[in-house]
Amino acid sequence: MIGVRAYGDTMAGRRPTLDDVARAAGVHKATASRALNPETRNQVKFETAHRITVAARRLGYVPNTLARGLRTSRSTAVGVLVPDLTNPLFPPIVRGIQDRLDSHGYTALLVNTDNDEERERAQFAELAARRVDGFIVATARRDHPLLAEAVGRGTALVTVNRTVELPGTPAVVGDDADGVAQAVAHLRGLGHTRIAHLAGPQSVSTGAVRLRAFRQAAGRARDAVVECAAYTEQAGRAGARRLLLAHPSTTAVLAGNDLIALGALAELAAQGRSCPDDISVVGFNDMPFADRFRPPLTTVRVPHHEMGVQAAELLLELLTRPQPVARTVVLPARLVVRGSTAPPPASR
Amino acid sequence: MIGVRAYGDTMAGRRPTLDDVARAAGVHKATASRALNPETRNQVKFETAHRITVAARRLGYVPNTLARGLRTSRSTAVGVLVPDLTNPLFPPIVRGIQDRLDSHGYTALLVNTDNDEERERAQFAELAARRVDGFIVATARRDHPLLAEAVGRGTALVTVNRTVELPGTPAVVGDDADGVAQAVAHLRGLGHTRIAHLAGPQSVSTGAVRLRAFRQAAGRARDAVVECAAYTEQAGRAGARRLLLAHPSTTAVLAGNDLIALGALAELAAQGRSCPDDISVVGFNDMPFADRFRPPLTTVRVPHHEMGVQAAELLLELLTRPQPVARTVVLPARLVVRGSTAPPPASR
DNA sequence: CTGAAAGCGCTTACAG
DNA sequence: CTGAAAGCGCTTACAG
Repeated sequence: MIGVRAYGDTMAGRRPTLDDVARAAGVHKATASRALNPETRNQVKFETAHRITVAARRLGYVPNTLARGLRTSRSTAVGVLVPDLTNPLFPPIVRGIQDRLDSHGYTALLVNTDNDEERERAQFAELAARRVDGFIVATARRDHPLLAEAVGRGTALVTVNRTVELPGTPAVVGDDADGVAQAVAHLRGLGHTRIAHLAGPQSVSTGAVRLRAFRQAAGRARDAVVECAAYTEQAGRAGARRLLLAHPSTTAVLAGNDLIALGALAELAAQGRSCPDDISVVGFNDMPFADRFRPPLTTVRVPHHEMGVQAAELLLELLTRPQPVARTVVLPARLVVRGSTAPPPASR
Repeated sequence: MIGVRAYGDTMAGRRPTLDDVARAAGVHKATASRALNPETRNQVKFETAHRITVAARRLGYVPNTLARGLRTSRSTAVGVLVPDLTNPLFPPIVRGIQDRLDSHGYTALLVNTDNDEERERAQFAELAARRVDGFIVATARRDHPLLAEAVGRGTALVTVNRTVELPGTPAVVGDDADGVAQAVAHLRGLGHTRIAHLAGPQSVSTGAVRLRAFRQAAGRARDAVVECAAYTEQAGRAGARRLLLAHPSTTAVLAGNDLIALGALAELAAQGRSCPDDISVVGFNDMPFADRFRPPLTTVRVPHHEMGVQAAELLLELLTRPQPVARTVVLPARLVVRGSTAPPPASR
């Protein structure tokens, strides 16, 4: 290609290399390397190291992480797979990941899969080409061939928010079962007896776990359940329509997540039913600004930033510990009661 | 270090290299390189190329982008600086950037600065160490020494959403002035005469441009202005408090952005003033779910995803065109009228 | 404590 | 059309 400008070549000339620094300090580049690396700095005489450091600063030396990675077979980069960054659930998780990774000198390579298996494969291959040291996966389905292959190859991988059904794969999740139990107890406490669940997709662990927990909490009685095709407003609205058709006397809905709840709210409004006067709605996740919605959403809060932090932590362990122990970290969930829940119409 | 596992070393053995592929196909690795690179594939005999491709697939060969980058001095990676990914303004911009970058084989390295100058410098250095080919900057202040230095060094850099006062720095921005004009015209049309502006920080181009446009649109009459310390709910609430103290008869507020508007809404509620009955509020950006707020927010929509796309496009041009032309792309803004604006109390 | 050498996995003039 | 060689910028056993 012609006329291609890379970061390195500026009018000021090329970037200084380790060899430049070494020459400026009158030493061999091997010595300069040792002096500039905190872990080997003690291998060189204090005075020499100092001289090298000064030269490096004076020249504006910036080490080349790519070259180092090539030599050491470690990129200190981590691939992060999310369905879609614009889903408000993910930014806090990603920030948690970045914050922890940063403090260890690692960088996240963030990629959106849009719930598209082919796209996910392409993105995964791209990350592999960039030689990421491991993966943090927020796109896991319960049955996930791509992840199974990767784990089979010995790839370092942890899932976050969701799990994959592969024994020994570390994961960080919220305590969904407990969150669901709190939500159902809250509705029961308000007097609701006809509680329905707008379940998330059952191909995904969160959808399955929350549904199971709902069935358990609701008991045999009247556990109306409709599965939504996706964790989206649109799917939530469609699910709500089906639900209200099949079970018109429902007085409370536990939604698979906040977006589904938002969809349900929209459908209720369209049908002229009031929330919470006619029907109560509970969400899941406590997405940003859920308290500013109309009505303010009662929902189950999961500590998303902390989930990201813990996921990064698990992966870092996998990468640096001799005998890493695969474990699942479960973070507490807490019901946040706001304006979208109230006693059922009959009891008021 | 001991026990460190890199992506490459799995129980299945090390990853195949180009040399492995070449050997499997019975050719020299230079030939394999040419065959596998679309741009040089025509330099090798069709049959040979085919044989090499097959061998590569069979071995599960994944090219090493780091090694290639070291050789070519191009990482095909781009640094992206945002203040904070959890600010709802940024995910759509970042996705736009990623979407465009992806389709050109580039990857975004995303970094949060938290509006902290020192942190920004550290992150910037980290990106430089990873030899990004250029930067897309959403953190620009009007006076921004770090960016000035980088541009001075010849670094490829474009700003998005905001501009830096450095001649010749490409930028993608929304048409803020027009957006403000539309908002003020809307309020005027409703009968408001006492319109105030909760301005964003004046150290940032958007804050300055919107304020200037407000002054121009509002004319000399009663242009009450309070500058908020940041684009946050908290700063918006504090600003609203000061504003209502100094100008209690205000009937409409144009907020510097949606978060400031949200802060103003909170302060109004706390003071027992109703929006829009007592005071109208207009936001800026049309952040996700602004239509679900209480009240649904009248606001100026800026095409954030498209801003990201265009910013990536500009940077790509900078990186691949022989004689790139620095230009500023201005994207249209459009007022979206919802429930937070109404005629002033007197006129009803 | 420091240096000389090899090599990580590629690409690309240069020959043939 | 293909090969042999050099080199991108580092790190790290191995000598001394």
